Amino acid sequence: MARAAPKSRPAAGRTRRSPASVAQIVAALRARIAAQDIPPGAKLRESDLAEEFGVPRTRVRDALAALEQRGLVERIPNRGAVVMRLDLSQVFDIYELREVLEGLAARLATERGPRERWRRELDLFQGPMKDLVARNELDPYIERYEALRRSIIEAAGNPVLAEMLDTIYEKTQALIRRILILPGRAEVGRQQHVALLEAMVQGKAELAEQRRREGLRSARAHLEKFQKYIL
Amino acid sequence: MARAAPKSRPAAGRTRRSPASVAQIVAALRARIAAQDIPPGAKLRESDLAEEFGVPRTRVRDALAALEQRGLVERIPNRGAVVMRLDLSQVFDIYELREVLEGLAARLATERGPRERWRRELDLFQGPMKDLVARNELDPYIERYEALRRSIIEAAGNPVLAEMLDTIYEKTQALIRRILILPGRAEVGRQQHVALLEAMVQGKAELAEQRRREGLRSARAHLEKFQKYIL
DNA sequence: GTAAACAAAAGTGTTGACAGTTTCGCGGCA
DNA sequence: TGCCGCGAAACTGTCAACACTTTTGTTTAC
Repeated sequence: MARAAPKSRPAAGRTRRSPASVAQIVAALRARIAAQDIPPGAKLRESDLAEEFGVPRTRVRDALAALEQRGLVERIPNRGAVVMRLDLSQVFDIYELREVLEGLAARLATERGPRERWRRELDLFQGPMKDLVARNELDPYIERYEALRRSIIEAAGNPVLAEMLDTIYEKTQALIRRILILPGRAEVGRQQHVALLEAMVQGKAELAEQRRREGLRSARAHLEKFQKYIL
Repeated sequence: MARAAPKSRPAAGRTRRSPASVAQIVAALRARIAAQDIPPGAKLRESDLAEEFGVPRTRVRDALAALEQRGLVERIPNRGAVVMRLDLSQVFDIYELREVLEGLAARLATERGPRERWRRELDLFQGPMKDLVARNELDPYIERYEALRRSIIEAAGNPVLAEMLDTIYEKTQALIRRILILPGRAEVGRQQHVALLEAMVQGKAELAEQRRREGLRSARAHLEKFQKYIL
Protein backbone atom coordinates (compact mmCIF):
# COMPACT_ATOMS: atom_id res chain seq x y z
CA MET A 1 0.00 0.00 0.00
CA ALA A 2 2.15 2.85 1.24
CA ARG A 3 0.03 5.33 -0.59
CA ALA A 4 1.51 8.38 1.06
CA ALA A 5 -0.73 10.11 3.50
CA PRO A 6 -2.02 13.21 1.76
CA LYS A 7 -0.02 15.91 3.39
CA SER A 8 -1.49 19.28 2.82
CA ARG A 9 1.84 20.87 3.51
CA PRO A 10 3.80 22.06 0.50
CA ALA A 11 6.63 19.58 0.38
CA ALA A 12 9.49 20.96 2.32
CA GLY A 13 11.36 17.74 1.95
CA ARG A 14 11.47 17.07 5.64
CA THR A 15 10.38 13.51 6.04
CA ARG A 16 10.22 11.97 9.45
CA ARG A 17 10.42 15.22 11.33
CA SER A 18 6.77 16.05 10.80
CA PRO A 19 4.76 15.06 13.88
CA ALA A 20 2.00 12.55 13.30
CA SER A 21 -1.52 13.93 13.16
CA VAL A 22 -4.43 12.50 15.11
CA ALA A 23 -5.78 10.89 11.94
CA GLN A 24 -2.50 9.17 11.31
CA ILE A 25 -2.34 7.78 14.81
CA VAL A 26 -5.91 6.55 14.51
CA ALA A 27 -5.12 4.85 11.21
CA ALA A 28 -2.02 3.20 12.61
CA LEU A 29 -3.84 1.87 15.64
CA ARG A 30 -6.78 0.70 13.55
CA ALA A 31 -4.44 -1.31 11.37
CA ARG A 32 -2.74 -2.89 14.34
CA ILE A 33 -5.98 -3.81 16.02
CA ALA A 34 -7.45 -5.24 12.81
CA ALA A 35 -4.35 -7.36 12.30
CA GLN A 36 -4.48 -8.40 15.94
CA ASP A 37 -1.01 -7.00 16.26
CA ILE A 38 -2.47 -5.64 19.45
CA PRO A 39 -4.65 -8.44 20.82
CA PRO A 40 -8.14 -7.92 22.25
CA GLY A 41 -8.03 -7.03 25.90
CA ALA A 42 -4.60 -5.43 25.68
CA LYS A 43 -4.07 -2.16 27.50
CA LEU A 44 -3.09 0.92 25.55
CA ARG A 45 -0.99 3.29 27.62
CA GLU A 46 -1.10 6.87 26.54
CA SER A 47 2.46 7.70 27.56
CA ASP A 48 3.93 4.78 25.64
CA LEU A 49 2.08 5.62 22.47
CA ALA A 50 2.94 9.27 22.82
CA GLU A 51 6.60 8.44 23.02
CA GLU A 52 6.42 5.98 20.15
CA PHE A 53 4.76 8.41 17.79
CA GLY A 54 6.74 11.34 19.07
CA VAL A 55 3.70 13.44 19.92
CA PRO A 56 2.32 14.98 23.10
CA ARG A 57 0.09 12.76 25.14
CA THR A 58 -3.02 14.82 24.49
CA ARG A 59 -2.86 13.91 20.84
CA VAL A 60 -2.79 10.22 21.61
CA ARG A 61 -5.70 10.92 23.88
CA ASP A 62 -7.73 12.37 21.05
CA ALA A 63 -6.91 9.36 18.92
CA LEU A 64 -8.10 7.01 21.64
CA ALA A 65 -11.32 8.97 21.96
CA ALA A 66 -11.89 8.51 18.23
CA LEU A 67 -11.22 4.80 18.46
CA GLU A 68 -13.64 4.57 21.34
CA GLN A 69 -16.39 6.14 19.26
CA ARG A 70 -15.68 3.67 16.49
CA GLY A 71 -16.09 0.88 19.01
CA LEU A 72 -12.56 -0.44 18.67
CA VAL A 73 -11.39 0.28 22.19
CA GLU A 74 -13.11 0.62 25.50
CA ARG A 75 -12.11 3.37 27.85
CA ILE A 76 -12.60 2.90 31.54
CA PRO A 77 -12.38 6.06 33.61
CA ASN A 78 -9.03 6.47 35.33
CA ARG A 79 -7.98 3.03 34.16
CA GLY A 80 -7.12 3.53 30.55
CA ALA A 81 -8.10 2.10 27.21
CA VAL A 82 -8.23 -1.58 26.29
CA VAL A 83 -8.81 -3.13 22.89
CA MET A 84 -12.46 -4.08 22.64
CA ARG A 85 -13.07 -7.76 22.96
CA LEU A 86 -16.09 -8.63 20.85
CA ASP A 87 -18.34 -11.28 22.17
CA LEU A 88 -20.21 -13.78 20.09
CA SER A 89 -23.55 -12.01 20.18
CA GLN A 90 -22.00 -8.89 18.72
CA VAL A 91 -20.43 -10.91 15.92
CA PHE A 92 -23.84 -12.27 14.98
CA ASP A 93 -25.31 -8.80 15.19
CA ILE A 94 -22.71 -7.62 12.73
CA TYR A 95 -23.40 -10.47 10.35
CA GLU A 96 -27.08 -9.65 10.35
CA LEU A 97 -26.16 -6.14 9.39
CA ARG A 98 -23.67 -7.11 6.74
CA GLU A 99 -26.34 -9.28 5.20
CA VAL A 100 -28.62 -6.36 4.41
CA LEU A 101 -25.93 -3.73 3.89
CA GLU A 102 -23.77 -5.69 1.49
CA GLY A 103 -26.94 -6.88 -0.19
CA LEU A 104 -27.82 -3.26 -0.79
CA ALA A 105 -24.30 -2.58 -2.03
CA ALA A 106 -24.56 -5.44 -4.53
CA ARG A 107 -27.87 -4.16 -5.85
CA LEU A 108 -26.65 -0.60 -6.25
CA ALA A 109 -23.38 -1.69 -7.79
CA THR A 110 -25.30 -3.74 -10.34
CA GLU A 111 -27.44 -0.75 -11.24
CA ARG A 112 -24.70 1.84 -11.24
CA GLY A 113 -21.40 0.06 -11.80
CA PRO A 114 -19.62 -0.81 -15.03
CA ARG A 115 -20.51 -4.29 -16.20
CA GLU A 116 -17.14 -4.98 -17.76
CA ARG A 117 -15.63 -4.87 -14.35
CA TRP A 118 -17.96 -7.54 -13.03
CA ARG A 119 -17.25 -9.69 -16.06
CA ARG A 120 -13.53 -9.50 -15.37
CA GLU A 121 -14.12 -10.36 -11.74
CA LEU A 122 -16.32 -13.24 -12.79
CA ASP A 123 -13.54 -14.65 -14.94
CA LEU A 124 -11.21 -14.29 -12.02
CA PHE A 125 -13.46 -16.18 -9.64
CA GLN A 126 -14.23 -18.91 -12.13
CA GLY A 127 -10.60 -19.45 -13.08
CA PRO A 128 -7.58 -18.42 -10.98
CA MET A 129 -9.49 -18.16 -7.74
CA LYS A 130 -10.69 -21.72 -8.07
CA ASP A 131 -7.10 -22.88 -8.24
CA LEU A 132 -6.14 -20.80 -5.22
CA VAL A 133 -8.90 -22.37 -3.17
CA ALA A 134 -8.03 -25.85 -4.42
CA ARG A 135 -4.43 -25.33 -3.35
CA ASN A 136 -5.53 -23.75 -0.08
CA GLU A 137 -3.60 -20.58 -0.72
CA LEU A 138 -5.79 -18.43 1.43
CA ASP A 139 -3.79 -15.23 1.69
CA PRO A 140 -3.96 -14.24 -1.99
CA TYR A 141 -7.54 -15.48 -2.08
CA ILE A 142 -8.52 -13.21 0.77
CA GLU A 143 -6.73 -10.32 -0.83
CA ARG A 144 -8.68 -10.70 -4.07
CA TYR A 145 -11.90 -11.26 -2.17
CA GLU A 146 -11.48 -8.03 -0.28
CA ALA A 147 -10.61 -6.20 -3.46
CA LEU A 148 -13.89 -7.34 -5.01
CA ARG A 149 -15.75 -6.36 -1.91
CA ARG A 150 -14.27 -2.87 -2.00
CA SER A 151 -15.05 -2.61 -5.71
CA ILE A 152 -18.69 -3.38 -5.11
CA ILE A 153 -18.98 -0.92 -2.25
CA GLU A 154 -17.29 1.79 -4.23
CA ALA A 155 -19.44 1.15 -7.29
CA ALA A 156 -22.55 1.39 -5.14
CA GLY A 157 -21.87 5.10 -4.95
CA ASN A 158 -23.31 5.62 -1.48
CA PRO A 159 -20.71 7.15 0.83
CA VAL A 160 -22.81 6.74 3.95
CA LEU A 161 -23.19 3.05 3.25
CA ALA A 162 -19.45 2.76 2.60
CA GLU A 163 -18.64 4.41 5.89
CA MET A 164 -20.97 2.09 7.78
CA LEU A 165 -19.63 -1.05 6.23
CA ASP A 166 -16.15 0.12 6.99
CA THR A 167 -17.02 0.65 10.62
CA ILE A 168 -18.49 -2.78 11.20
CA TYR A 169 -16.22 -4.73 8.90
CA GLU A 170 -13.06 -3.71 10.67
CA LYS A 171 -14.36 -5.20 13.86
CA THR A 172 -14.65 -8.69 12.43
CA GLN A 173 -11.75 -8.52 10.04
CA ALA A 174 -9.67 -10.70 12.30
CA LEU A 175 -12.39 -13.34 12.25
CA ILE A 176 -12.81 -13.60 8.49
CA ARG A 177 -9.60 -15.52 8.10
CA ARG A 178 -10.64 -18.04 10.70
CA ILE A 179 -13.99 -18.58 9.06
CA LEU A 180 -12.40 -19.20 5.69
CA ILE A 181 -10.27 -21.94 7.15
CA LEU A 182 -13.37 -23.87 8.13
CA PRO A 183 -13.80 -27.07 6.12
CA GLY A 184 -15.32 -26.32 2.74
CA ARG A 185 -16.12 -22.72 3.51
CA ALA A 186 -13.76 -21.13 1.04
CA GLU A 187 -15.05 -23.13 -1.92
CA VAL A 188 -18.68 -22.53 -0.99
CA GLY A 189 -17.94 -18.83 -0.71
CA ARG A 190 -16.26 -18.81 -4.09
CA GLN A 191 -19.24 -20.48 -5.75
CA GLN A 192 -21.58 -17.98 -4.14
CA HIS A 193 -19.49 -15.15 -5.48
CA VAL A 194 -19.63 -16.66 -8.94
CA ALA A 195 -23.41 -16.74 -8.68
CA LEU A 196 -23.44 -13.17 -7.43
CA LEU A 197 -21.23 -11.94 -10.24
CA GLU A 198 -23.31 -13.76 -12.84
CA ALA A 199 -26.35 -11.86 -11.66
CA MET A 200 -24.38 -8.61 -11.73
CA VAL A 201 -23.07 -9.21 -15.23
CA GLN A 202 -26.62 -9.76 -16.40
CA GLY A 203 -27.71 -6.57 -14.72
CA LYS A 204 -30.17 -8.35 -12.46
CA ALA A 205 -29.89 -6.08 -9.48
CA GLU A 206 -32.53 -7.61 -7.22
CA LEU A 207 -31.16 -11.06 -7.83
CA ALA A 208 -27.66 -9.84 -6.99
CA GLU A 209 -28.93 -8.43 -3.72
CA GLN A 210 -30.65 -11.68 -2.90
CA ARG A 211 -27.56 -13.73 -3.65
CA ARG A 212 -25.24 -11.54 -1.65
CA ARG A 213 -27.58 -11.84 1.30
CA GLU A 214 -27.71 -15.58 0.86
CA GLY A 215 -23.93 -15.73 0.86
CA LEU A 216 -23.59 -13.86 4.11
CA ARG A 217 -26.37 -15.82 5.72
CA SER A 218 -24.55 -19.02 4.93
CA ALA A 219 -21.30 -17.58 6.29
CA ARG A 220 -23.12 -16.78 9.49
CA ALA A 221 -24.53 -20.28 9.64
CA HIS A 222 -21.02 -21.69 9.30
CA LEU A 223 -19.86 -19.42 12.07
CA GLU A 224 -22.69 -20.56 14.27
CA LYS A 225 -21.88 -24.19 13.67
CA PHE A 226 -18.19 -23.89 14.40
CA GLN A 227 -18.23 -21.08 16.91
CA LYS A 228 -16.42 -23.10 19.52
CA TYR A 229 -13.43 -23.47 17.25
CA ILE A 230 -13.25 -19.81 16.48
CA LEU A 231 -13.65 -17.84 19.65
CA MET B 1 -13.06 -6.96 47.65
CA ALA B 2 -15.69 -4.50 46.71
CA ARG B 3 -14.89 -2.20 49.51
CA ALA B 4 -16.20 0.96 48.05
CA ALA B 5 -13.81 3.80 47.73
CA PRO B 6 -15.77 6.38 49.68
CA LYS B 7 -15.46 9.36 47.43
CA SER B 8 -14.29 7.97 44.13
CA ARG B 9 -17.66 7.33 42.55
CA PRO B 10 -19.55 10.46 41.64
CA ALA B 11 -23.19 9.52 41.56
CA ALA B 12 -24.70 9.76 38.12
CA GLY B 13 -27.49 12.16 38.86
CA ARG B 14 -25.69 14.91 40.60
CA THR B 15 -27.05 18.28 41.41
CA ARG B 16 -27.07 20.95 38.78
CA ARG B 17 -23.90 22.49 40.13
CA SER B 18 -21.60 19.82 38.77
CA PRO B 19 -19.85 20.89 35.55
CA ALA B 20 -21.24 19.34 32.39
CA SER B 21 -19.41 16.31 31.03
CA VAL B 22 -18.43 15.91 27.41
CA ALA B 23 -21.29 13.47 26.90
CA GLN B 24 -23.78 15.95 28.27
CA ILE B 25 -22.55 18.69 25.98
CA VAL B 26 -22.71 16.34 23.01
CA ALA B 27 -26.27 15.37 23.90
CA ALA B 28 -27.33 18.98 24.30
CA LEU B 29 -25.87 20.01 20.97
CA ARG B 30 -27.30 16.97 19.23
CA ALA B 31 -30.75 17.89 20.44
CA ARG B 32 -30.41 21.47 19.29
CA ILE B 33 -29.14 20.51 15.87
CA ALA B 34 -31.86 17.90 15.39
CA ALA B 35 -34.52 20.45 16.33
CA GLN B 36 -32.86 22.97 14.02
CA ASP B 37 -32.55 25.19 17.05
CA ILE B 38 -29.13 25.72 15.55
CA PRO B 39 -29.69 25.91 11.80
CA PRO B 40 -27.49 24.19 9.22
CA GLY B 41 -24.50 26.26 8.28
CA ALA B 42 -24.37 28.07 11.60
CA LYS B 43 -20.99 28.51 13.20
CA LEU B 44 -20.32 27.04 16.62
CA ARG B 45 -17.82 29.10 18.55
CA GLU B 46 -15.89 27.23 21.15
CA SER B 47 -15.53 30.14 23.53
CA ASP B 48 -19.24 30.91 23.52
CA LEU B 49 -20.23 27.33 24.21
CA ALA B 50 -17.60 27.00 26.89
CA GLU B 51 -19.00 30.02 28.67
CA GLU B 52 -22.58 28.86 28.25
CA PHE B 53 -21.95 25.42 29.70
CA GLY B 54 -19.53 26.72 32.28
CA VAL B 55 -16.69 24.43 31.24
CA PRO B 56 -13.18 24.96 29.91
CA ARG B 57 -12.86 25.32 26.21
CA THR B 58 -11.04 22.03 25.74
CA ARG B 59 -14.11 20.17 26.86
CA VAL B 60 -16.27 21.87 24.26
CA ARG B 61 -13.55 20.99 21.80
CA ASP B 62 -13.83 17.30 22.62
CA ALA B 63 -17.58 17.51 22.19
CA LEU B 64 -17.19 19.11 18.79
CA ALA B 65 -14.77 16.39 17.76
CA ALA B 66 -17.37 13.80 18.72
CA LEU B 67 -20.06 15.59 16.74
CA GLU B 68 -17.73 15.74 13.77
CA GLN B 69 -17.27 11.98 13.86
CA ARG B 70 -21.03 11.55 13.96
CA GLY B 71 -21.26 13.71 10.88
CA LEU B 72 -23.32 16.43 12.52
CA VAL B 73 -20.83 19.23 12.22
CA GLU B 74 -18.00 19.98 9.88
CA ARG B 75 -14.76 21.31 11.23
CA ILE B 76 -12.56 23.40 9.01
CA PRO B 77 -9.01 23.87 10.25
CA ASN B 78 -8.48 27.20 11.94
CA ARG B 79 -11.95 28.29 10.97
CA GLY B 80 -14.15 26.49 13.39
CA ALA B 81 -17.10 24.14 13.33
CA VAL B 82 -20.31 24.64 11.37
CA VAL B 83 -23.48 22.59 11.50
CA MET B 84 -23.40 20.13 8.62
CA ARG B 85 -25.68 21.08 5.78
CA LEU B 86 -26.87 17.88 4.17
CA ASP B 87 -27.29 17.97 0.44
CA LEU B 88 -29.94 16.13 -1.46
CA SER B 89 -27.76 13.25 -2.56
CA GLN B 90 -26.90 12.45 1.04
CA VAL B 91 -30.56 12.45 1.99
CA PHE B 92 -31.28 9.88 -0.70
CA ASP B 93 -28.27 7.85 0.42
CA ILE B 94 -29.71 7.80 3.90
CA TYR B 95 -33.13 6.72 2.68
CA GLU B 96 -31.58 3.83 0.78
CA LEU B 97 -29.95 2.77 4.00
CA ARG B 98 -33.02 3.19 6.12
CA GLU B 99 -34.87 1.02 3.67
CA VAL B 100 -32.72 -2.03 4.35
CA LEU B 101 -31.89 -1.28 7.97
CA GLU B 102 -35.42 -0.63 9.18
CA GLY B 103 -36.55 -3.56 7.07
CA LEU B 104 -34.14 -5.71 9.03
CA ALA B 105 -35.37 -4.21 12.27
CA ALA B 106 -38.97 -5.04 11.36
CA ARG B 107 -38.07 -8.63 10.55
CA LEU B 108 -36.11 -9.15 13.75
CA ALA B 109 -38.73 -7.44 15.87
CA THR B 110 -41.37 -9.75 14.41
CA GLU B 111 -39.28 -12.80 15.26
CA ARG B 112 -38.15 -11.69 18.68
CA GLY B 113 -40.62 -9.16 19.97
CA PRO B 114 -43.83 -9.61 21.95
CA ARG B 115 -46.83 -9.87 19.65
CA GLU B 116 -49.20 -8.23 22.08
CA ARG B 117 -47.27 -5.07 21.72
CA TRP B 118 -47.74 -5.01 17.94
CA ARG B 119 -51.41 -5.72 18.35
CA ARG B 120 -51.78 -2.71 20.61
CA GLU B 121 -49.86 -0.57 18.17
CA LEU B 122 -52.04 -1.85 15.36
CA ASP B 123 -55.16 -0.80 17.21
CA LEU B 124 -53.61 2.60 17.71
CA PHE B 125 -52.79 3.09 14.06
CA GLN B 126 -56.18 1.86 12.90
CA GLY B 127 -58.12 4.00 15.33
CA PRO B 128 -56.81 7.13 17.08
CA MET B 129 -53.99 7.72 14.63
CA LYS B 130 -56.42 7.83 11.74
CA ASP B 131 -58.28 10.63 13.44
CA LEU B 132 -55.08 12.54 14.08
CA VAL B 133 -54.14 12.37 10.43
CA ALA B 134 -57.64 13.33 9.35
CA ARG B 135 -57.50 16.37 11.59
CA ASN B 136 -53.97 17.16 10.47
CA GLU B 137 -52.62 17.10 14.02
CA LEU B 138 -49.13 16.19 13.01
CA ASP B 139 -47.23 16.75 16.22
CA PRO B 140 -48.89 14.04 18.27
CA TYR B 141 -48.90 11.81 15.19
CA ILE B 142 -45.15 12.18 14.77
CA GLU B 143 -44.62 11.53 18.43
CA ARG B 144 -46.51 8.23 18.27
CA TYR B 145 -44.84 7.30 15.01
CA GLU B 146 -41.41 7.75 16.50
CA ALA B 147 -42.41 5.79 19.57
CA LEU B 148 -43.40 2.85 17.37
CA ARG B 149 -40.18 3.16 15.45
CA ARG B 150 -38.16 3.05 18.65
CA SER B 151 -40.18 0.08 19.86
CA ILE B 152 -39.39 -1.89 16.75
CA ILE B 153 -35.71 -1.09 16.90
CA GLU B 154 -35.52 -2.00 20.54
CA ALA B 155 -37.40 -5.25 20.02
CA ALA B 156 -35.03 -6.19 17.22
CA GLY B 157 -32.45 -6.75 19.92
CA ASN B 158 -29.44 -5.77 17.83
CA PRO B 159 -27.52 -2.96 19.53
CA VAL B 160 -25.22 -2.36 16.57
CA LEU B 161 -28.21 -1.89 14.32
CA ALA B 162 -29.80 0.43 16.85
CA GLU B 163 -26.69 2.56 17.02
CA MET B 164 -26.49 2.82 13.25
CA LEU B 165 -30.08 3.81 12.81
CA ASP B 166 -29.66 6.39 15.51
CA THR B 167 -26.69 7.88 13.71
CA ILE B 168 -28.36 8.27 10.35
CA TYR B 169 -31.84 9.10 11.60
CA GLU B 170 -30.75 12.12 13.57
CA LYS B 171 -29.40 13.66 10.40
CA THR B 172 -32.75 13.66 8.63
CA GLN B 173 -34.95 14.19 11.66
CA ALA B 174 -35.53 17.78 10.69
CA LEU B 175 -36.75 16.66 7.28
CA ILE B 176 -39.28 14.09 8.44
CA ARG B 177 -41.73 16.74 9.50
CA ARG B 178 -41.56 18.43 6.15
CA ILE B 179 -42.14 15.20 4.30
CA LEU B 180 -45.20 14.41 6.37
CA ILE B 181 -46.72 17.72 5.45
CA LEU B 182 -46.66 16.75 1.77
CA PRO B 183 -50.12 16.18 0.33
CA GLY B 184 -51.42 12.75 1.23
CA ARG B 185 -48.13 11.52 2.63
CA ALA B 186 -49.23 11.15 6.23
CA GLU B 187 -52.28 9.03 5.38
CA VAL B 188 -50.30 6.82 3.01
CA GLY B 189 -47.68 6.35 5.67
CA ARG B 190 -50.31 5.41 8.22
CA GLN B 191 -51.82 2.80 5.93
CA GLN B 192 -48.40 1.35 5.29
CA HIS B 193 -47.79 1.09 9.01
CA VAL B 194 -51.10 -0.70 9.42
CA ALA B 195 -50.01 -3.21 6.78
CA LEU B 196 -46.65 -3.58 8.48
CA LEU B 197 -48.19 -4.16 11.89
CA GLU B 198 -50.65 -6.69 10.49
CA ALA B 199 -47.73 -8.72 9.19
CA MET B 200 -45.97 -8.41 12.53
CA VAL B 201 -49.04 -9.48 14.48
CA GLN B 202 -49.28 -12.57 12.31
CA GLY B 203 -45.62 -13.31 12.88
CA LYS B 204 -44.76 -13.05 9.21
CA ALA B 205 -41.26 -11.72 9.57
CA GLU B 206 -40.21 -11.68 5.93
CA LEU B 207 -43.41 -9.99 4.92
CA ALA B 208 -42.89 -7.39 7.61
CA GLU B 209 -39.41 -6.67 6.29
CA GLN B 210 -40.75 -6.35 2.78
CA ARG B 211 -43.50 -3.98 3.84
CA ARG B 212 -41.23 -1.76 5.87
CA ARG B 213 -38.91 -1.49 2.91
CA GLU B 214 -41.82 -0.65 0.68
CA GLY B 215 -42.91 2.07 3.04
CA LEU B 216 -39.55 3.76 3.06
CA ARG B 217 -39.16 3.41 -0.67
CA SER B 218 -42.42 5.23 -1.14
CA ALA B 219 -41.36 7.92 1.31
CA ARG B 220 -38.22 8.39 -0.72
CA ALA B 221 -40.26 8.61 -3.91
CA HIS B 222 -42.38 11.32 -2.35
CA LEU B 223 -39.26 13.16 -1.35
CA GLU B 224 -37.91 12.90 -4.86
CA LYS B 225 -41.08 14.24 -6.33
CA PHE B 226 -41.34 17.23 -4.03
CA GLN B 227 -37.70 17.88 -3.38
CA LYS B 228 -37.89 21.44 -4.55
CA TYR B 229 -40.44 22.24 -1.89
CA ILE B 230 -38.39 20.74 0.86
CA LEU B 231 -34.80 21.80 0.49
C1' DG C 1 -14.29 56.73 -4.83
C1' DT C 2 -12.05 52.38 -4.99
C1' DA C 3 -8.88 49.12 -3.79
C1' DA C 4 -4.71 47.46 -1.88
C1' DA C 5 -1.77 47.12 2.32
C1' DC C 6 -1.28 46.88 6.96
C1' DA C 7 -2.39 46.42 11.87
C1' DA C 8 -5.35 44.86 15.48
C1' DA C 9 -8.66 41.61 17.16
C1' DA C 10 -10.91 37.36 17.46
C1' DG C 11 -10.82 32.52 17.28
C1' DT C 12 -8.73 28.08 16.80
C1' DG C 13 -4.81 24.74 17.64
C1' DT C 14 -1.21 22.98 20.81
C1' DT C 15 1.28 22.03 24.72
C1' DG C 16 3.28 21.22 29.29
C1' DA C 17 2.16 21.33 33.95
C1' DC C 18 -0.77 20.08 37.77
C1' DA C 19 -4.42 17.27 40.19
C1' DG C 20 -6.85 13.02 41.17
C1' DT C 21 -7.18 8.04 41.02
C1' DT C 22 -5.60 3.45 40.75
C1' DT C 23 -1.99 0.05 41.25
C1' DC C 24 1.95 -1.99 43.23
C1' DG C 25 5.47 -2.87 46.66
C1' DC C 26 6.91 -2.92 51.40
C1' DG C 27 6.93 -3.29 56.22
C1' DG C 28 4.51 -4.48 60.47
C1' DC C 29 1.48 -7.48 63.07
C1' DA C 30 -1.16 -11.65 64.31
C1' DT D 1 3.96 -17.54 56.93
C1' DG D 2 0.02 -14.97 55.64
C1' DC D 3 -2.10 -10.67 55.07
C1' DC D 4 -3.62 -6.19 56.20
C1' DG D 5 -2.87 -1.56 55.83
C1' DC D 6 -0.01 2.26 54.30
C1' DG D 7 2.71 4.96 51.26
C1' DA D 8 5.01 5.65 46.86
C1' DA D 9 4.89 5.29 41.96
C1' DA D 10 2.48 5.15 37.65
C1' DC D 11 -1.08 6.46 35.04
C1' DT D 12 -5.13 9.01 33.57
C1' DG D 13 -7.98 13.40 33.78
C1' DT D 14 -8.18 18.50 33.64
C1' DC D 15 -6.89 22.90 32.63
C1' DA D 16 -5.09 27.52 31.63
C1' DA D 17 -1.55 29.76 29.12
C1' DC D 18 0.84 30.25 24.72
C1' DA D 19 1.28 30.06 19.47
C1' DC D 20 -0.63 30.35 15.13
C1' DT D 21 -4.21 31.48 11.57
C1' DT D 22 -8.02 33.93 9.86
C1' DT D 23 -10.90 37.84 9.87
C1' DT D 24 -11.99 42.56 10.46
C1' DG D 25 -11.25 47.42 10.58
C1' DT D 26 -8.48 51.35 9.17
C1' DT D 27 -5.36 53.95 6.64
C1' DT D 28 -3.23 55.32 2.35
C1' DA D 29 -2.16 55.57 -2.50
C1' DC D 30 -3.99 56.04 -7.13
